[in-house]
Amino acid sequence: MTPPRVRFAPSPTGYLHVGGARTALFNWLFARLTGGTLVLRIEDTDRERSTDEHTRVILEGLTWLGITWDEGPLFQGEYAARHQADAERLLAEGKAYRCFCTREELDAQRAAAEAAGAAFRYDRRCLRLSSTEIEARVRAGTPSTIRFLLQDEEIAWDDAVHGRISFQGRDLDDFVILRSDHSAIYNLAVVSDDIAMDISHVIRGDDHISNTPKQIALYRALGHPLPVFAHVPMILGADGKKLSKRHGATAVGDYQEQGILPAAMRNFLALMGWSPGGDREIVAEAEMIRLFTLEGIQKKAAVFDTTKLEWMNGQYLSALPAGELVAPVRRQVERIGVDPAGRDLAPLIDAVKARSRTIIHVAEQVAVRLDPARAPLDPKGEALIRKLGPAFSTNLEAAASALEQLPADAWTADRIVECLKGVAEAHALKLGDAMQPIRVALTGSTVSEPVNELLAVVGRQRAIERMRAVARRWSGAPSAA
RNA sequence: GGCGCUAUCGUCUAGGGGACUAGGACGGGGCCCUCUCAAGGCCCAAACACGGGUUCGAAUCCCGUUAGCGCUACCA
Repeated sequence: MTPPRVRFAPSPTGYLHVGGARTALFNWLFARLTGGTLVLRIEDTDRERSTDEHTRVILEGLTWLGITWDEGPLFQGEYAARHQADAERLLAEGKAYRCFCTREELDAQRAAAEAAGAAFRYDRRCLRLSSTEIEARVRAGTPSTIRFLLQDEEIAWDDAVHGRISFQGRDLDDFVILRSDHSAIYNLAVVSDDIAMDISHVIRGDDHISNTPKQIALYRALGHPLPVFAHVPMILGADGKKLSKRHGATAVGDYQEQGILPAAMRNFLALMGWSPGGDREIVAEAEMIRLFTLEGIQKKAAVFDTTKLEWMNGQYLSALPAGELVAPVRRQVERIGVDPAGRDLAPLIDAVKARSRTIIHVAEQVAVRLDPARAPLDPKGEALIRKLGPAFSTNLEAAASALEQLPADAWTADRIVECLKGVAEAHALKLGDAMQPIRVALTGSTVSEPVNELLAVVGRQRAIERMRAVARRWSGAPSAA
């Protein structure tokens, strides 16, 4: 058995959509599982809307996700001559015919059919033209398209995910395959390319199911055996509608920007419409490839749930060694406007990553630990200051004085917690009343990693100075009571 | 309207005639842990769209209904 050849064929008319990315992922998984070849083909035949910028972003998105292709990128626009030749061959063999109807005439026919409550189907008026008439019009330079002559027969296939799907030729239209400017229409271009590129498995979104009978008719007319078709379900927004801009972030790049890890995104996408079986959730790349089957793909559309994506990202974040996060976190920290100078960010990342769901979130916390003065006081922090009243400052001052007794070489989480417990005991304070003011002083919030770790990571001098400054700031503050 | 696809907790899903008192995960609620918040552990609430068949037995097979979605271009 020769290894399969699959393709991912985005059109560069927009960014890499999560649905497209998922389709690419399934093609990739299948190719890697079977030792097959993944061809990347950019379908740029819509000159109006295709841009190089979109192509670049799509390639970048795939690369970011770790989806590698074996051939390409190939550009469909470069095969215009073959498309045209295929259309003309069909025309010569009587499997297609010239149509001189203008857009306006067609629109009028469509409107009339709709008014009559009937389904519009092209009435083949141009099929009845005599050959002399056709020649005359062609000679006169009258623009024409080429329409495929659809046979009234059953068109069915065994879809790898849906099972048998069947259409009747009479329900389909004699569709245009070549425009009047001699460029190919999607269905022809796809079939012509898939044949030329020897594609064995067509794995694509199930919004293409209704194109498939037309394409099968083309395969038959061109005398080529059919590939295996696998139509994967769509990805919907939270409202059950096709995912679109108004649902917020739909481009892969959006998630990259929001601080989602590529491995998490890939894992999450794989689980949209496919299941490795059993209770698996976090699935490593190798495992994913090993377990992948087309039959394991769901028939039902899936709703894109960013909450679960973030949870999954948190899982990957916790599991990833801090060292691997240093570079992306540093970039974000700088973007926030904090200079990490010569600091090793790894320990700071380690302190906060278990509590984070995105890289952005990690970076925000790291930035505050680098420069506590920049932490805004949040409502919880304010509430604590009010609740403790004057004790907020006195407890903070007491802790600062005790911590100051710790020599620089003893500034470790273990020694710090020991010291702080001593402070609480000496002043008869609840541990929380000793700890929380420190947390608020250094982060502006009552939420963070354990206070001793926080202090260790902020650094002795910086921490003590900040604690003193905050203590002074609130020393005269009246309590809410 | 026509054609097609689909239907298990709010969401992602397991299941493929008896193992189902329908399992897991996210999210929600509670408890434990604890200096806070996460993480982690334990527990709770939460679904087979509806109606007919087939069968000793149906979430699972068949038919219908309903609903949702897709396509219905000289877009892809």
